[in-house]
Amino acid sequence: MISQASFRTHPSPLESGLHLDGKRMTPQRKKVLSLFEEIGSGIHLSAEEVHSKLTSTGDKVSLATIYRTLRLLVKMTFLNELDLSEGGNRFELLSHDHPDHHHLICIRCGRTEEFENNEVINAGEVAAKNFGFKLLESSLNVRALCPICINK
Amino acid sequence: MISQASFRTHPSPLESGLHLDGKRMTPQRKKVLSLFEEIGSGIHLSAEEVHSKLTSTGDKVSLATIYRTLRLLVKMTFLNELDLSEGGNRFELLSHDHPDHHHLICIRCGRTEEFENNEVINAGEVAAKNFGFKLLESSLNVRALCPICINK
DNA sequence: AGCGTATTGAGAACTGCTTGCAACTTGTAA
DNA sequence: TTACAAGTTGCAAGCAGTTCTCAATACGCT
Ligand SMILES: [Mn+2]
Ligand SMILES: [Mn+2]
Ligand SMILES: [Zn+2]
Ligand SMILES: [Zn+2]
Repeated sequence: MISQASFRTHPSPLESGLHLDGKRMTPQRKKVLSLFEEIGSGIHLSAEEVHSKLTSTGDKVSLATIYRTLRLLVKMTFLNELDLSEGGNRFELLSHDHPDHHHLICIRCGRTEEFENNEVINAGEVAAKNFGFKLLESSLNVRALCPICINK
Repeated sequence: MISQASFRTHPSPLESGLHLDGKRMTPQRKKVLSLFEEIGSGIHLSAEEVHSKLTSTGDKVSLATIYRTLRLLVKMTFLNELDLSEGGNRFELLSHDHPDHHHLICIRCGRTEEFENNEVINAGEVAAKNFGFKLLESSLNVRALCPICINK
């Protein structure tokens, strides 16, 4: 006879992170993070987009919960929040081999490309140090027109 | 006898720029630009702040007109618009000896410092070129805590 | 299984900003 | 000067994105 109790699955990083803090694992939280994990890094989704991707597969999650969950996942450092200043803010999986990248945005069609640059990271550190500030985060946004949008 | 018609004052850059384009000079437009000119460069005001500074001196300007005027002055390159991503957007006088600077923002109290860095400008140009984009503008925002806000 | 507390959904509320429209200015041409 | 077409303003309504309120529900510890 097989014991049911013997199947105690390993808690995910999400679940253990939540429990450390008196917070709870919920299907909604799992679905939001899974969406980002399945879609991979380098994709920048708005709250609305997360919502419609989840509800289009039959799941029911309210938009308010999406916003709450995104905020939580950012605080837990699973996600990164971007202010690309066209429409609402966007969220991406925080990948640890790709941590401090910057964004090139086509202001016409929204196409977004990523790039890394150590001089930029350094410039932020130097500026903070010179003024005695404690650096939290620095981001370079390059607003531009993509090849397709240039001649239109 | 002194002729009244002989006093034709030189049109300001604002006035001539407007007239080139079939637009008109109005007291509201003059007041908004004058406010920025009097206050000097390096100051970053929100639309609400512009509005309350103007109305506090007895002038009557509607907030809608402030927004419309700020947009116009940005298009005419008298002002620069900043998205420092705390609260609303901010505006500053576009000074020609200080054109491409970046911002260090205390996310607690809003204190904002400016700095220049050519590597950053260059990074934006290189990124745009590499992807075949036409660069419009690039801005580095450094989010941090100022000395006063660090230990609180 | 039971219970205290965290979380959710639904909608109201809020913030920053834009727009429609009628009344009012402005620049220009007689 | 005056007349007038076209640009501008103020007000209020509208809008997009996000947060909040609160009753109902789900989680997870014992
Ligand atoms: Mn990215
Ligand atoms: Mn500045
Ligand atoms: Zn494009
Ligand atoms: Zn501060």
